Amino acid sequence: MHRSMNDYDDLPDAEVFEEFYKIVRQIPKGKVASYGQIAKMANYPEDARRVGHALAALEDSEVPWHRVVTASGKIAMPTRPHLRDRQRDLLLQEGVEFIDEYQVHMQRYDWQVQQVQADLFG
DNA sequence: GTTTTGACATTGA
DNA sequence: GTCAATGCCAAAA
Repeated sequence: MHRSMNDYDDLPDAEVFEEFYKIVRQIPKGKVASYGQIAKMANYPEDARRVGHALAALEDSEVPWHRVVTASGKIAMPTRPHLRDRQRDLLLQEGVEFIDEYQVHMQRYDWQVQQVQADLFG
């Protein structure tokens, strides 16, 4: 598959990253997904960590990286308080409630759950 | 080249 | 609920 010109063109991993981005872009505003969910949907079920790496590689992008949190609903980023706070602000701005300073209410805002409910009741 | 670190998840205690 | 061990793999050191 041919891709637009960038430094990652020759790396097969770049395609995986793109798959991740493609999925993340589909998370609706006001919803969240976990790294593991993204990995599974991209057919790399054991590769949650790579999703984190893919998002970390983003610079200025339209990819809504802030809608991705850990499986327990926590904001990750241990060593980047600035980004961590920005992610929290962006989520709050979208109406996502937090049950703790850095933990969202997953049960309520989980994208997958929303999709299932849409299938059932939508 | 190898080792360590890291925006994670799962399992078992 | 927490914690540690383990697996995964890319980037940095």
